[in-house]
Amino acid sequence: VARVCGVNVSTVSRCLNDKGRVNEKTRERILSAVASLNYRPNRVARGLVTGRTHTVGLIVSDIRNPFFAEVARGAEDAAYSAGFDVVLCNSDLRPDKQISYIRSLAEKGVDGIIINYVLAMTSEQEKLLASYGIPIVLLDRPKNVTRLSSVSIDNFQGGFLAGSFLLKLGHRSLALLGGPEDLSTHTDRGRGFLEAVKRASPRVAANVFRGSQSFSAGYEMAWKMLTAHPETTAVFTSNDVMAFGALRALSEAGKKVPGDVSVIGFDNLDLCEMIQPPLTTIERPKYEMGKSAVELLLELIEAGRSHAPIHRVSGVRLVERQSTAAL
Amino acid sequence: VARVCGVNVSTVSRCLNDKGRVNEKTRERILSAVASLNYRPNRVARGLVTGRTHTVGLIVSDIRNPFFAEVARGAEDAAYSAGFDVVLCNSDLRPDKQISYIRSLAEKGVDGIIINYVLAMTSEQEKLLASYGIPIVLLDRPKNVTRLSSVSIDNFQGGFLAGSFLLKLGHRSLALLGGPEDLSTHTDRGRGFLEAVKRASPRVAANVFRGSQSFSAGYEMAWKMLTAHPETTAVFTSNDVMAFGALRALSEAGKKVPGDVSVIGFDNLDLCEMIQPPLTTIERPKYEMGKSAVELLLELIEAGRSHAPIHRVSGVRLVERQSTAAL
DNA sequence: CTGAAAGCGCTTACAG
DNA sequence: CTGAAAGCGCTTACAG
Repeated sequence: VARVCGVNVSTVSRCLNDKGRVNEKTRERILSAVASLNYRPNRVARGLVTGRTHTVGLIVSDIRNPFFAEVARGAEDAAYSAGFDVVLCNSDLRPDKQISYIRSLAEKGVDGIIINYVLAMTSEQEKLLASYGIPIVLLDRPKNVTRLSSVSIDNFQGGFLAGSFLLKLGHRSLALLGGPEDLSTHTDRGRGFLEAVKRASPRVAANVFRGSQSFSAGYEMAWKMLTAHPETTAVFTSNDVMAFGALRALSEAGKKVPGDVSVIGFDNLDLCEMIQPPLTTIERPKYEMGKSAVELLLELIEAGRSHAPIHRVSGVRLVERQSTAAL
Repeated sequence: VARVCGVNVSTVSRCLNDKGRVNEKTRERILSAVASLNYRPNRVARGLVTGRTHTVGLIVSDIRNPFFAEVARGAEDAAYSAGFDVVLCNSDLRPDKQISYIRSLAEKGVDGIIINYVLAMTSEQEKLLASYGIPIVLLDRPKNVTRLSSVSIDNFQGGFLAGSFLLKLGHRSLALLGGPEDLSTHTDRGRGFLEAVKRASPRVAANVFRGSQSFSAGYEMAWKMLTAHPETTAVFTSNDVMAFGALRALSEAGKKVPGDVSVIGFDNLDLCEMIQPPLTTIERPKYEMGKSAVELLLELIEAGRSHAPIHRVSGVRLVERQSTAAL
């Protein structure tokens, strides 16, 4: 390689990595040779000896979910500034794909992994993850996690905020359109909402519906609600996309939003501002979560092997738009 | 490592990679040792000797753009089935970040790169890209590209389809809300639209507005159009997000869609179905483009160094929803 | 300040 | 069918 400029490879290495003293003149000679030869260091060889690849894995359920796109951008930006690359994996939350990705990432020597794991985790599963001996941070802290670090938000608090807000507006006939039972993110939001209702007054009713976390699930649950409880004046959906579905159903049913019924979602996706009416929602800091996840991961990597797990939880806040109104 | 089972590392290597004959018994011995020792091959060492990392880079402008999220998913799925990883990079279309990413990816030995490069490319820039000696496929074929492969769609045809459709509905006062002048994807769509208008009849007017490719640009251009040409009954925006902005402006102006004015977008994002009214648009196969981009890239990698560039262009089609109506 | 040597964990001809 | 050796392109003590 650049030894063609008269010195030993080790000197070149030291020069390029700023390790140890290097004579000014030989340094200049090396640098100019590097430039003229258009030399590109081989990072994989470097990785082999240093044991660091400056790469992290990001395993999400589906990047097409706008929430994860935001997270991914935050993560990638943070990684970029630290000189790290991020390899993107879509697991669809399927355990087999998750394992397969983790295994593959570990074999490729990534320095750490961020994974969106929301199902309750058995200590067995947790042990498996830990056994790879590579730093891991979880996005959204699942139930029962003790030895893995995580970056999450207070879902309960978010649901509570939504419920309190609707109550303050005077609503007394509420509905919760919730996500799947096994996703703690969704159930926590629902619990927070119901807790707000419970604390309010015994005369307040909140009917609960459950479904998947999609647009069509929101649409279908809204129709069920309309037929079972036509008196409902306010609904909370446990994510924005479900709220969009509910908005569609309400519009088809001839209900005005927010005139007849108020709707509040969760996530604060960009689309909330694009839709008609703009959606009131609970904001969770998506970009920051991604950023904070890689920052935490980098700290863990820096700290080396065994480090006590760290749990960071970001705040949520209500963003009021035009889909909600006083009764 | 697994030499603790009595044989030489080279035998283990051959066994695990199915190269050359291996005795049935020693194979079994090795396999069981691998299992019990929970051995994980080190891919970076492997990469160092084989020169293949089974990794591709994907450089997009911004993963938060739902179009690229779809593309990324298609790309990642295709990569996953082929045993490749994809590292995600967000360039914001900034030349410096693009170069920096390409350089970094090249140093890390990725086997190929997919890059979303839509600005017109000078032969100098093209030479620079080619100089990295690593297979590259472009997303959206820029002007003047000759030696780099690409995966794109017929933007002109898409615009033409949109224009023809509005004309067939009887509209005679049209408007084009176009994107930036320097993005060939947008200008081609505009040219196709105007060509359809030109061929129709001399009595048809189409007013042209230009802006960036965002929601707010669509919103602002729509307002300009409303004041300058209130007689307009049909508008084509060169992407969906701009159409969403236009929809908002029209709604604020008290115009009914599609009663007073028809709107047609471009991309067919998922959100088109969520918005009110659901948006008529030109579909481009996003997921398939991502998939096809990595497939093409893998072919290029397989073929080795110098391979004649290949250009694949996917078809577009009109998806009619409720934002358009006959005059 | 700089060389020479060993080694990172694999694969791959080359002999047996 | 299997070993022994060399080498992938770097970094890192270890001597000078």
